[in-house]
Amino acid sequence: MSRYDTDKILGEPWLPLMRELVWAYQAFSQYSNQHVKSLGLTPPQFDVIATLGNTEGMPFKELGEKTLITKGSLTGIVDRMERQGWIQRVTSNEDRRSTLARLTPKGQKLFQQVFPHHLEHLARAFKCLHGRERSQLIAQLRKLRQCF
Amino acid sequence: MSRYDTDKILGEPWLPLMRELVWAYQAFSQYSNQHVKSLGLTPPQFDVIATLGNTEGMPFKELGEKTLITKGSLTGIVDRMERQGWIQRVTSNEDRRSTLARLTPKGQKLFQQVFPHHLEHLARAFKCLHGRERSQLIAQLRKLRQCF
DNA sequence: TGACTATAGTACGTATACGAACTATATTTA
DNA sequence: TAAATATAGTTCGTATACGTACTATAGTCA
Repeated sequence: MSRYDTDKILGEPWLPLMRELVWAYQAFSQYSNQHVKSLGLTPPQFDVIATLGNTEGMPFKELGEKTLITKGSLTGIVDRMERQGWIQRVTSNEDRRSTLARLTPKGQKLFQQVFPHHLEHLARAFKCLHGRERSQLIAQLRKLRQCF
Repeated sequence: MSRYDTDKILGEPWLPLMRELVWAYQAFSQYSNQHVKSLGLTPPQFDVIATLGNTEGMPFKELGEKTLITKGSLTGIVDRMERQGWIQRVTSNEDRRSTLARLTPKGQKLFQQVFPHHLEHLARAFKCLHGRERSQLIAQLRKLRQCF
Protein backbone atom coordinates (compact mmCIF):
# COMPACT_ATOMS: atom_id res chain seq x y z
CA MET A 1 0.00 0.00 0.00
CA SER A 2 2.90 2.33 -0.51
CA ARG A 3 3.00 5.12 -3.00
CA TYR A 4 4.52 2.62 -5.33
CA ASP A 5 1.32 0.62 -5.56
CA THR A 6 -0.83 3.67 -5.95
CA ASP A 7 1.50 4.79 -8.72
CA LYS A 8 1.03 1.51 -10.57
CA ILE A 9 -2.70 1.87 -10.32
CA LEU A 10 -2.53 5.29 -11.86
CA GLY A 11 -0.78 4.03 -14.96
CA GLU A 12 2.43 5.39 -16.38
CA PRO A 13 5.30 6.37 -14.14
CA TRP A 14 5.18 10.11 -13.80
CA LEU A 15 6.35 10.29 -10.20
CA PRO A 16 10.04 10.13 -11.17
CA LEU A 17 9.54 13.18 -13.36
CA MET A 18 7.80 15.05 -10.59
CA ARG A 19 10.57 14.19 -8.16
CA GLU A 20 13.27 15.24 -10.57
CA LEU A 21 11.52 18.54 -11.27
CA VAL A 22 11.24 19.26 -7.58
CA TRP A 23 14.79 18.17 -6.85
CA ALA A 24 16.27 20.19 -9.68
CA TYR A 25 14.42 23.28 -8.59
CA GLN A 26 15.33 22.77 -4.96
CA ALA A 27 18.98 22.31 -5.83
CA PHE A 28 18.99 25.50 -7.86
CA SER A 29 17.03 27.34 -5.21
CA GLN A 30 19.35 26.31 -2.42
CA TYR A 31 22.40 27.17 -4.50
CA SER A 32 21.08 30.62 -5.25
CA ASN A 33 19.59 31.41 -1.85
CA GLN A 34 22.68 30.38 0.05
CA HIS A 35 24.73 32.79 -1.96
CA VAL A 36 22.21 35.58 -1.53
CA LYS A 37 22.26 35.08 2.21
CA SER A 38 26.05 35.13 2.20
CA LEU A 39 25.71 38.62 0.70
CA GLY A 40 23.66 39.68 3.72
CA LEU A 41 20.25 39.66 2.04
CA THR A 42 17.16 37.52 2.15
CA PRO A 43 15.99 36.18 -1.22
CA PRO A 44 13.01 38.56 -1.46
CA GLN A 45 15.26 41.47 -0.53
CA PHE A 46 17.66 40.53 -3.30
CA ASP A 47 14.79 40.37 -5.79
CA VAL A 48 13.62 43.81 -4.78
CA ILE A 49 17.08 45.31 -5.02
CA ALA A 50 17.70 43.63 -8.36
CA THR A 51 14.42 44.99 -9.67
CA LEU A 52 14.91 48.52 -8.42
CA GLY A 53 18.55 48.72 -9.49
CA ASN A 54 19.22 51.13 -12.34
CA THR A 55 15.72 52.57 -12.19
CA GLU A 56 14.26 55.75 -10.76
CA GLY A 57 12.02 53.69 -8.52
CA MET A 58 8.56 52.36 -9.23
CA PRO A 59 5.14 51.98 -7.61
CA PHE A 60 4.60 49.12 -5.20
CA LYS A 61 2.14 47.62 -7.61
CA GLU A 62 4.70 47.38 -10.38
CA LEU A 63 7.39 46.17 -8.02
CA GLY A 64 5.10 43.44 -6.77
CA GLU A 65 4.25 42.33 -10.28
CA LYS A 66 7.89 42.09 -11.30
CA THR A 67 9.05 40.25 -8.21
CA LEU A 68 5.92 38.11 -7.87
CA ILE A 69 5.52 39.33 -4.30
CA THR A 70 1.96 40.08 -3.22
CA LYS A 71 1.27 43.56 -1.94
CA GLY A 72 0.62 42.35 1.57
CA SER A 73 4.07 40.77 1.78
CA LEU A 74 5.71 43.65 -0.01
CA THR A 75 4.69 46.16 2.64
CA GLY A 76 6.66 44.31 5.30
CA ILE A 77 9.63 43.58 3.08
CA VAL A 78 9.99 47.22 2.13
CA ASP A 79 9.47 48.25 5.76
CA ARG A 80 12.49 46.22 6.78
CA MET A 81 14.58 47.37 3.84
CA GLU A 82 13.69 50.94 4.67
CA ARG A 83 14.93 50.35 8.23
CA GLN A 84 18.21 49.15 6.71
CA GLY A 85 18.41 52.40 4.78
CA TRP A 86 18.37 50.71 1.38
CA ILE A 87 15.01 51.96 0.14
CA GLN A 88 12.90 55.06 0.56
CA ARG A 89 9.20 55.49 0.03
CA VAL A 90 8.30 58.42 -2.19
CA THR A 91 4.71 59.49 -2.56
CA SER A 92 3.68 59.75 -6.16
CA ASN A 93 2.69 63.09 -7.58
CA GLU A 94 0.42 61.77 -10.31
CA ASP A 95 -1.57 59.37 -8.14
CA ARG A 96 -1.69 60.11 -4.45
CA ARG A 97 -2.82 56.56 -3.67
CA SER A 98 0.46 55.29 -4.99
CA THR A 99 3.84 55.08 -3.31
CA LEU A 100 7.08 54.65 -5.17
CA ALA A 101 9.87 52.46 -3.84
CA ARG A 102 13.29 53.78 -4.72
CA LEU A 103 16.81 52.74 -3.83
CA THR A 104 18.70 55.17 -1.60
CA PRO A 105 22.35 55.89 -2.49
CA LYS A 106 23.23 53.23 0.07
CA GLY A 107 20.86 50.86 -1.66
CA GLN A 108 22.34 51.65 -5.05
CA LYS A 109 25.80 50.94 -3.76
CA LEU A 110 24.57 47.62 -2.38
CA PHE A 111 22.98 46.79 -5.73
CA GLN A 112 26.23 47.39 -7.53
CA GLN A 113 28.10 45.27 -5.05
CA VAL A 114 25.83 42.23 -4.97
CA PHE A 115 24.05 42.03 -8.29
CA PRO A 116 26.99 41.25 -10.60
CA HIS A 117 28.43 38.83 -8.07
CA HIS A 118 25.24 36.89 -7.84
CA LEU A 119 24.81 36.76 -11.60
CA GLU A 120 28.31 35.36 -11.94
CA HIS A 121 27.57 32.83 -9.26
CA LEU A 122 24.50 31.65 -11.15
CA ALA A 123 26.25 31.67 -14.50
CA ARG A 124 29.00 29.44 -13.13
CA ALA A 125 26.46 26.74 -12.36
CA PHE A 126 24.46 26.96 -15.56
CA LYS A 127 27.58 26.77 -17.68
CA CYS A 128 27.74 23.12 -16.71
CA LEU A 129 25.26 22.45 -19.52
CA HIS A 130 26.29 23.07 -23.11
CA GLY A 131 24.37 25.27 -25.49
CA ARG A 132 22.64 22.36 -27.14
CA GLU A 133 21.58 20.75 -23.89
CA ARG A 134 20.34 24.07 -22.62
CA SER A 135 18.09 24.75 -25.57
CA GLN A 136 16.67 21.23 -25.46
CA LEU A 137 15.95 21.53 -21.79
CA ILE A 138 14.34 24.92 -22.26
CA ALA A 139 12.00 23.52 -24.87
CA GLN A 140 11.06 20.53 -22.75
CA LEU A 141 10.49 22.56 -19.64
CA ARG A 142 8.28 24.91 -21.60
CA LYS A 143 6.22 21.99 -22.76
CA LEU A 144 5.98 20.61 -19.25
CA ARG A 145 4.94 23.98 -17.90
CA GLN A 146 2.06 24.06 -20.31
CA CYS A 147 0.74 20.82 -18.81
CA PHE A 148 -0.36 22.65 -15.70
CA MET B 1 22.15 48.74 -18.40
CA SER B 2 19.45 46.17 -17.93
CA ARG B 3 19.93 42.55 -17.08
CA TYR B 4 20.19 42.00 -20.75
CA ASP B 5 23.52 43.78 -20.96
CA THR B 6 24.86 42.10 -17.88
CA ASP B 7 23.85 38.81 -19.41
CA LYS B 8 25.85 39.49 -22.55
CA ILE B 9 28.88 40.29 -20.49
CA LEU B 10 28.62 36.99 -18.74
CA GLY B 11 28.78 35.02 -21.95
CA GLU B 12 26.33 32.38 -23.03
CA PRO B 13 22.62 32.81 -22.51
CA TRP B 14 21.72 30.79 -19.47
CA LEU B 15 19.04 33.14 -18.14
CA PRO B 16 16.32 31.66 -20.37
CA LEU B 17 17.03 28.25 -18.88
CA MET B 18 16.86 29.61 -15.37
CA ARG B 19 13.59 31.35 -16.11
CA GLU B 20 12.09 28.26 -17.66
CA LEU B 21 13.14 26.13 -14.70
CA VAL B 22 11.56 28.56 -12.28
CA TRP B 23 8.42 28.96 -14.35
CA ALA B 24 7.94 25.24 -14.81
CA TYR B 25 8.34 24.62 -11.13
CA GLN B 26 6.04 27.47 -10.21
CA ALA B 27 3.38 26.24 -12.62
CA PHE B 28 3.55 22.75 -11.14
CA SER B 29 3.63 24.10 -7.63
CA GLN B 30 0.63 26.30 -8.12
CA TYR B 31 -1.30 23.51 -9.82
CA SER B 32 -0.60 21.14 -6.97
CA ASN B 33 -1.04 23.58 -4.10
CA GLN B 34 -4.32 24.95 -5.36
CA HIS B 35 -5.75 21.48 -5.40
CA VAL B 36 -4.40 20.68 -1.95
CA LYS B 37 -6.02 23.82 -0.59
CA SER B 38 -9.29 22.90 -2.24
CA LEU B 39 -9.14 19.73 -0.16
CA GLY B 40 -8.96 21.85 2.98
CA LEU B 41 -5.27 21.35 3.72
CA THR B 42 -2.14 23.47 3.52
CA PRO B 43 0.68 21.98 1.45
CA PRO B 44 2.81 21.02 4.47
CA GLN B 45 -0.23 19.45 6.11
CA PHE B 46 -0.83 17.38 3.02
CA ASP B 47 2.78 16.22 3.01
CA VAL B 48 2.54 15.16 6.63
CA ILE B 49 -0.71 13.28 6.12
CA ALA B 50 0.63 11.61 2.97
CA THR B 51 3.75 10.55 4.86
CA LEU B 52 1.95 9.24 7.93
CA GLY B 53 -0.77 7.49 5.92
CA ASN B 54 -0.65 3.69 6.11
CA THR B 55 1.98 3.73 8.85
CA GLU B 56 1.82 3.22 12.58
CA GLY B 57 3.26 6.69 13.09
CA MET B 58 6.88 7.74 13.29
CA PRO B 59 9.21 9.99 15.31
CA PHE B 60 9.27 13.68 14.50
CA LYS B 61 12.83 13.30 13.32
CA GLU B 62 11.89 10.75 10.68
CA LEU B 63 8.80 12.68 9.67
CA GLY B 64 10.87 15.79 9.20
CA GLU B 65 13.43 13.99 7.09
CA LYS B 66 10.78 12.53 4.81
CA THR B 67 8.83 15.74 4.33
CA LEU B 68 11.89 18.02 4.27
CA ILE B 69 10.38 20.10 7.05
CA THR B 70 12.80 21.26 9.74
CA LYS B 71 12.02 20.27 13.29
CA GLY B 72 11.32 23.84 14.29
CA SER B 73 8.60 24.17 11.68
CA LEU B 74 7.29 20.69 12.30
CA THR B 75 6.40 21.43 15.91
CA GLY B 76 3.95 24.12 14.88
CA ILE B 77 2.54 22.19 11.95
CA VAL B 78 1.81 19.17 14.10
CA ASP B 79 0.40 21.43 16.83
CA ARG B 80 -2.18 22.76 14.42
CA MET B 81 -2.96 19.35 12.97
CA GLU B 82 -3.40 18.01 16.48
CA ARG B 83 -5.90 20.79 17.14
CA GLN B 84 -7.78 19.64 14.05
CA GLY B 85 -7.88 16.13 15.51
CA TRP B 86 -5.92 14.58 12.63
CA ILE B 87 -2.76 13.66 14.53
CA GLN B 88 -1.85 12.57 18.02
CA ARG B 89 1.49 12.74 19.75
CA VAL B 90 2.56 9.47 21.34
CA THR B 91 5.58 9.35 23.59
CA SER B 92 8.01 6.67 22.54
CA ASN B 93 8.71 3.78 24.83
CA GLU B 94 12.20 3.01 23.55
CA ASP B 95 13.50 6.58 23.66
CA ARG B 96 11.82 8.95 26.03
CA ARG B 97 13.26 11.96 24.21
CA SER B 98 11.30 10.99 21.15
CA THR B 99 7.68 11.66 20.28
CA LEU B 100 5.79 9.76 17.61
CA ALA B 101 3.33 11.49 15.32
CA ARG B 102 0.44 9.21 14.39
CA LEU B 103 -2.75 9.73 12.43
CA THR B 104 -5.93 9.53 14.47
CA PRO B 105 -8.86 7.59 12.97
CA LYS B 106 -10.15 10.95 11.76
CA GLY B 107 -6.75 11.62 10.20
CA GLN B 108 -6.71 8.22 8.54
CA LYS B 109 -10.11 8.84 7.05
CA LEU B 110 -8.88 12.17 5.74
CA PHE B 111 -5.81 10.50 4.25
CA GLN B 112 -7.96 8.01 2.38
CA GLN B 113 -10.19 10.77 1.11
CA VAL B 114 -7.55 13.19 -0.13
CA PHE B 115 -4.46 11.19 -1.05
CA PRO B 116 -5.80 9.25 -4.05
CA HIS B 117 -7.61 12.31 -5.36
CA HIS B 118 -4.50 14.38 -5.28
CA LEU B 119 -2.42 11.70 -6.97
CA GLU B 120 -4.97 11.50 -9.75
CA HIS B 121 -4.94 15.25 -10.08
CA LEU B 122 -1.17 15.24 -10.49
CA ALA B 123 -1.18 12.27 -12.83
CA ARG B 124 -3.65 14.04 -15.11
CA ALA B 125 -1.18 16.84 -15.66
CA PHE B 126 1.93 14.76 -16.11
CA LYS B 127 0.21 12.52 -18.65
CA CYS B 128 0.50 15.45 -21.03
CA LEU B 129 4.06 14.30 -21.75
CA HIS B 130 4.64 10.97 -23.43
CA GLY B 131 6.86 8.26 -22.02
CA ARG B 132 9.77 9.18 -24.24
CA GLU B 133 9.60 12.88 -23.46
CA ARG B 134 9.33 12.11 -19.78
CA SER B 135 12.43 9.98 -19.65
CA GLN B 136 14.42 12.51 -21.65
CA LEU B 137 13.33 15.29 -19.37
CA ILE B 138 14.14 13.26 -16.28
CA ALA B 139 17.66 12.67 -17.53
CA GLN B 140 18.21 16.30 -18.39
CA LEU B 141 16.84 17.57 -15.12
CA ARG B 142 19.08 15.16 -13.28
CA LYS B 143 22.06 16.53 -15.13
CA LEU B 144 21.02 20.09 -14.41
CA ARG B 145 20.53 19.29 -10.75
CA GLN B 146 24.08 18.10 -10.52
CA CYS B 147 25.29 21.50 -11.68
CA PHE B 148 24.41 23.00 -8.32
C1' DT C 1 29.36 5.61 38.35
C1' DG C 2 30.00 10.55 37.37
C1' DA C 3 31.24 14.01 33.89
C1' DC C 4 30.95 14.99 29.07
C1' DT C 5 28.73 14.81 24.90
C1' DA C 6 25.03 13.83 21.63
C1' DT C 7 20.23 13.84 20.32
C1' DA C 8 14.84 14.75 20.20
C1' DG C 9 11.66 17.99 20.46
C1' DT C 10 10.09 22.70 22.07
C1' DA C 11 10.35 27.78 22.49
C1' DC C 12 11.42 31.96 20.44
C1' DG C 13 12.72 35.82 17.27
C1' DT C 14 12.71 37.22 12.57
C1' DA C 15 11.14 37.06 7.81
C1' DT C 16 7.96 35.59 4.46
C1' DA C 17 3.40 34.45 2.25
C1' DC C 18 -1.49 35.06 1.43
C1' DG C 19 -6.16 36.66 1.68
C1' DA C 20 -9.64 39.67 3.72
C1' DA C 21 -10.80 43.95 5.70
C1' DC C 22 -9.79 48.86 5.81
C1' DT C 23 -8.32 53.73 4.39
C1' DA C 24 -7.41 57.15 1.15
C1' DT C 25 -7.75 58.55 -3.38
C1' DA C 26 -9.38 58.08 -8.37
C1' DT C 27 -12.57 57.19 -11.78
C1' DT C 28 -16.99 56.42 -13.63
C1' DT C 29 -21.78 57.23 -14.05
C1' DA C 30 -26.19 58.72 -13.45
C1' DT D 1 -21.66 67.13 -9.26
C1' DA D 2 -23.20 63.44 -5.97
C1' DA D 3 -23.13 58.50 -5.67
C1' DA D 4 -21.22 54.20 -6.87
C1' DT D 5 -17.24 51.78 -8.01
C1' DA D 6 -12.36 50.76 -8.59
C1' DT D 7 -7.57 50.89 -7.15
C1' DA D 8 -3.01 51.46 -4.17
C1' DG D 9 -1.13 50.38 0.07
C1' DT D 10 -1.54 49.08 4.91
C1' DT D 11 -3.12 46.23 8.60
C1' DC D 12 -4.17 41.96 10.54
C1' DG D 13 -4.75 36.92 11.38
C1' DT D 14 -2.95 32.51 10.24
C1' DA D 15 0.61 29.37 8.58
C1' DT D 16 5.19 28.49 7.27
C1' DA D 17 10.41 28.53 7.39
C1' DC D 18 14.84 28.71 9.65
C1' DG D 19 18.43 29.16 13.13
C1' DT D 20 19.54 29.43 18.00
C1' DA D 21 18.87 28.50 22.63
C1' DC D 22 16.85 25.42 25.97
C1' DT D 23 15.11 21.09 28.34
C1' DA D 24 15.01 16.33 28.95
C1' DT D 25 16.96 12.09 28.08
C1' DA D 26 20.67 8.92 26.09
C1' DG D 27 25.00 7.33 25.33
C1' DT D 28 30.13 7.33 26.20
C1' DC D 29 34.18 7.24 28.41
C1' DA D 30 37.31 7.70 32.07
